[in-house]
Amino acid sequence: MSKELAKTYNPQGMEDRIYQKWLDKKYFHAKVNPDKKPFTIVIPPPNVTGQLHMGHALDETMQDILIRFKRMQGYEALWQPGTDHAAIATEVKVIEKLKSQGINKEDLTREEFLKYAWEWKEEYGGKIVGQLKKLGASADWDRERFTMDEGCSKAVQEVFIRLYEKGYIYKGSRIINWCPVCKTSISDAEVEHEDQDGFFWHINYPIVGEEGKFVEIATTRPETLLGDTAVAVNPEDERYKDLVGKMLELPLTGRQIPVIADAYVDKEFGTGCVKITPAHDPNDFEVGRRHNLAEINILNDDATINELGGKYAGMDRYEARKAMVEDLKALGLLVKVVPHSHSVGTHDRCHTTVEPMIKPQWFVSMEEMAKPAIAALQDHSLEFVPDRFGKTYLHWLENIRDWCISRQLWWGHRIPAYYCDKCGETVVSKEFPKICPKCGGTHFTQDEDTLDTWFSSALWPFSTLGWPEKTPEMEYFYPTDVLVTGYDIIFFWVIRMVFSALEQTGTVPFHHVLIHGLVRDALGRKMSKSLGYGIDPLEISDQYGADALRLTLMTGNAPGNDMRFYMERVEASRNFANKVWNASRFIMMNLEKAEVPETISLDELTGADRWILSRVNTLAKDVTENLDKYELGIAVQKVYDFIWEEFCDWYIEMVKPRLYSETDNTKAAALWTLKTVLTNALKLLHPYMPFITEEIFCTLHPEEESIMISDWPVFKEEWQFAQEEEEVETIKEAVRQIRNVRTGMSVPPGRKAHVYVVSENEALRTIFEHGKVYFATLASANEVYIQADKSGIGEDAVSAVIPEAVLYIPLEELVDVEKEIARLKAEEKRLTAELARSNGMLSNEKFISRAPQAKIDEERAKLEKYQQMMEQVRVRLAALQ
RNA sequence: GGGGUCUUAGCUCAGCUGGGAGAGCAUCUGCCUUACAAGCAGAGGGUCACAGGUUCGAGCCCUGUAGGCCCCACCA
Repeated sequence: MSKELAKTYNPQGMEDRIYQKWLDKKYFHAKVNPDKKPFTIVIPPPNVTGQLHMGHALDETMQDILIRFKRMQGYEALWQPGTDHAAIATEVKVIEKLKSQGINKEDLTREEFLKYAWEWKEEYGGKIVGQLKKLGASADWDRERFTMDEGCSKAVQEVFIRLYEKGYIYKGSRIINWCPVCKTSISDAEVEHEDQDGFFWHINYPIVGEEGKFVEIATTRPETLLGDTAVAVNPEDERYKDLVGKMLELPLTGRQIPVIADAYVDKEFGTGCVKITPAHDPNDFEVGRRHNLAEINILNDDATINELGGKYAGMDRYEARKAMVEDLKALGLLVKVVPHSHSVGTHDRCHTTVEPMIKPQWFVSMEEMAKPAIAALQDHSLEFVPDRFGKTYLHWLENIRDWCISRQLWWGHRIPAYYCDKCGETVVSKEFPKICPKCGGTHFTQDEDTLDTWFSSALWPFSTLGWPEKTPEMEYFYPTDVLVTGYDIIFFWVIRMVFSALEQTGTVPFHHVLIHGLVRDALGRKMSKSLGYGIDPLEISDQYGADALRLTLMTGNAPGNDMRFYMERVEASRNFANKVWNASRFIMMNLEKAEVPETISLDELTGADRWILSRVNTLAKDVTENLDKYELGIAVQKVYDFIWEEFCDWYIEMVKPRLYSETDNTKAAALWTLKTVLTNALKLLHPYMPFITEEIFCTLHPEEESIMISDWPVFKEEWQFAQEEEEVETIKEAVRQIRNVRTGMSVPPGRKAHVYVVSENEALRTIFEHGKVYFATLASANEVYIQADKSGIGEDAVSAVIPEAVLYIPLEELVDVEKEIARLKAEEKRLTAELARSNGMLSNEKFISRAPQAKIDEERAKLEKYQQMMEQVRVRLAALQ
């Protein structure tokens, strides 16, 4: 053995070293390789503004596990990485940074600003990538992409033009959500609804020509009164039938507005009269269009009242509200103010209350494109894991509205639309147009707006592979296999990728969507840096190792569910890493002392060897099945339990006497088994804990280059030993019983004792004969006698009954007869209950007639077992009393 | 208003297609046994929210109730 493991597990230093080796060896690089089947994942591109948080760490770990698993299985596994330009988020950050340097965006030209933005991207964009690497991400960094790089920009342009030419993209003046702080339109998906306590202001609008008569309306936003162009009532509303068609005097404005009838109005709600402000409310907008009402915009882009607001012009919307309420009160038109809780739309980025406004914007018409996306889920070419998220997806698509894609930002893909300076004709094209097809004009101005950041990320699964070019990568790696992401961006991203891919490439972009939940803090709060309770994954990684962090994120959590992250869990994971480390160290120490055969005949293995080999064989099968079903948490739990309990606590302990013996002729078999089982277990663990498994594997196998390119363990028929599994279970149960009895009698561990195993069954005696060696180390036995009857055993021996035998441990002076009787009585009670249950089931005619035969047989076997045990317990009791 | 989800040991959570309730942490007892005290051995602790139903059999399937969380939604 050329190398040795360090005395203690210390991830610091080790992980960086190993990662660098992987990079140098280009293991992460995937090539088009017709000899292999491809397996592809595209990373949800983190924002260039981003700092890695626990959510990324979870997302990244899950993808890395799947990629490493498939790579070991022999797939050409591509994990396509990259980053997102994150239009608004980045622009806001750049503006902030400039402000701190005393520079205002308003004072810059577009080109100047973009220069700063790109500088920002260069400076911070690589940061998050570096952080992903720290966690072990085996992404193909040679293929790293950026949503605004040349290729992705080309794809964006291509899609825009195609959709425009197809009539799916249009420009129109419609009501959109406006953020007065970011000063841009945002899509419906970006609006977060918050319930806020507000008021209902009841206001009287005087009826023209009817002195002293009013129409009472109720509003939550009195300032919008300035833009009212009608009051609506329900056409069926008897109360107001006569009002329809009359004119009202709009207070504070001197304007007159009509009373109209529209079915939109709910008779039961409020006063049954609704003020209609088409320019500042989506519903009113619709009503207004139906009735040809004027649309009066009363707001500036920063949500101050504009020049149409008369004396209120220049006031902030809330200031104006206050002033107007005062004025209405003074005029005696304010009827009452009623507290009212209602939902307010806010911008998800800055939480400013959005203002509905009419603006010329670009939209994607969704109706037609939603259809194939819905069909894809229904025909299972697209599946969510867990599948309940498919419902969320469907519901959104079935109620989809047109997508506002233009943003009044500079950072992003500029809309490829040009307007003729002479006639205003719109030309959408890749290049700056030369001649206006309508008037022959030669001067054009490009649209000032950029595209929603999600417009480009919607193309990510194929734009990163070279689309629209027919690249070999597109041919080979596309469509991708699985997308891993949080449930919070199904609407923003997943859905838009699906319909974009179906429209542009004719296929789903991925077959499965693996959804995970949010990582919360120990108290269940959303981790938030601004609120001071975020935990930095990198700090955890530095302190405990990326392996421990990754394991923590993958255990005790079901797909799609939120999880809590706290330090005790990380420590438990780190402890497991330490366990793996030390077990490996122990095994290698022993391997060093003796010659280990490369291969061995299975005939040379002892029962224990066969048992653990069989167990790791089954484990490989189970884990593979779980991983194939994306049950990542269940899979790793099995590996964890196997390594710690079966392998370390049982097998290694069982094998020690053979290792320490100079003469044992099964020593080579033991060493071979230790090495083989450890190797397989390490491989199964590798996707989860890549660093520690690599370090141990390479030390254990100096001839191998890396565990990450080794073969994934597959189930082998010849490694299946059902008989030995059963036998070892019997031995384990006997050992547990002896330990239990000894503890119950407070026997110090140093005190060795004889053990008598009594069974009339010869076959069983043979099993114990084989297993007797383990009683010494595992159960503090010095002599073990296997016999058919009780001869030679004194009545002062403590006993324990297991299904296969009765165990006697003579403890002479330590035996407390009272205690012993109490123990046996407890056992008798337990068995009585078991017998009742078993008898109950078997005497149930319906059970016998309807349950599967296997179940019935199983139950009969149990009954028999309990009966035998009960008999033995009673014999013991009778002897003692 | 619609939909989803949760309620399992003191805490945080697993429990895959229905077939005798699990883990980690915490608690108690005993051990520094030459891989590991970041460890070993043992123990205690649950009417699986409640009420019905389906079934030979329900933590798991169905219905309802209570409470928590989340998402969607144009009721001014």
